[in-house]
Amino acid sequence: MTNPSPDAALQDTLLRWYDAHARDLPWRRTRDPYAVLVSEIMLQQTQVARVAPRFEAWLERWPDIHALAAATPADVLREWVGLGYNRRALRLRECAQVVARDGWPRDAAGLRGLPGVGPYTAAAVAAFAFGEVVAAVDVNHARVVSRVCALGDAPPRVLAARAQELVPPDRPDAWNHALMDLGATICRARSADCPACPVRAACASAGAVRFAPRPAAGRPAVRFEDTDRYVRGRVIAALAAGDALPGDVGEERLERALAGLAQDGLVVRDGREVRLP
DNA sequence: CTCCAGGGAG
DNA sequence: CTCCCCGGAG
Repeated sequence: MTNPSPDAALQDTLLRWYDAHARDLPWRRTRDPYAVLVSEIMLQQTQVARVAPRFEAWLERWPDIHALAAATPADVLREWVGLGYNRRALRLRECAQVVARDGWPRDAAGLRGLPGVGPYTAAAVAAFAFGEVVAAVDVNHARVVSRVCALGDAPPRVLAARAQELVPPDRPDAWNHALMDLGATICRARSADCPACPVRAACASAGAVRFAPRPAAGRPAVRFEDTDRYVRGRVIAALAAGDALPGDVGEERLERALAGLAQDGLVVRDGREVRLP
């Protein structure tokens, strides 16, 4: 290899950095597709620090896909409470039932068909559990590639294609983790420590990173406690704990929350009774 | 107050 | 495309 391509140099540099600085996370110690799927669903819009303990508790309670497939919706919701976005728990259980019946899809395209599994999660499970050479492009991954390759406002399809080109065929799992770590610790959304970045020499934006603007500080900015999400969360938490429905949120708001929760299959309404599914 | 490993319905 | 879903740490 007398004349390595720029991409190869980038890959080598970042993987070397990852080998030395990788965050030690519970789901990185396994290639069990079930454990990987559990972690990826939990990590959807939810921070690493908050997922870690819940991930380990979940695997202790339901060690494999068949155990989870046999659980009731109420069981998984009770275990999920506090993680947020409770519909994820139901989708994860549905995944377990599909896989218990049909087996694991072979690749990212197949995984994409599982409930609650979108482009990112499908690619992540494929790369981390099956070693498929695919880019799992979450916000961190997208931001880093966009900056390193100077893609600016390029359409998502262009970014996805470039991200896919960059995946080193021999270490797709480490590559995806490395980009997430770099985006989480150095190449942040609102700040970038370019001098400390391992790939600064190969980065088109080094020292000149353009940061995304604040999400428009205007607008009423409603308090979280005034949102339907808040009431929905309170209802699920109450039912999971065996408590009465929250009585301090107002009849109209409670009814609206219950209707939405029932629509999403998160509660069952039996006349005046409300319970977990 | 902001920040954060997405997915899905309309 | 827009909007909705959740919660805790810093």
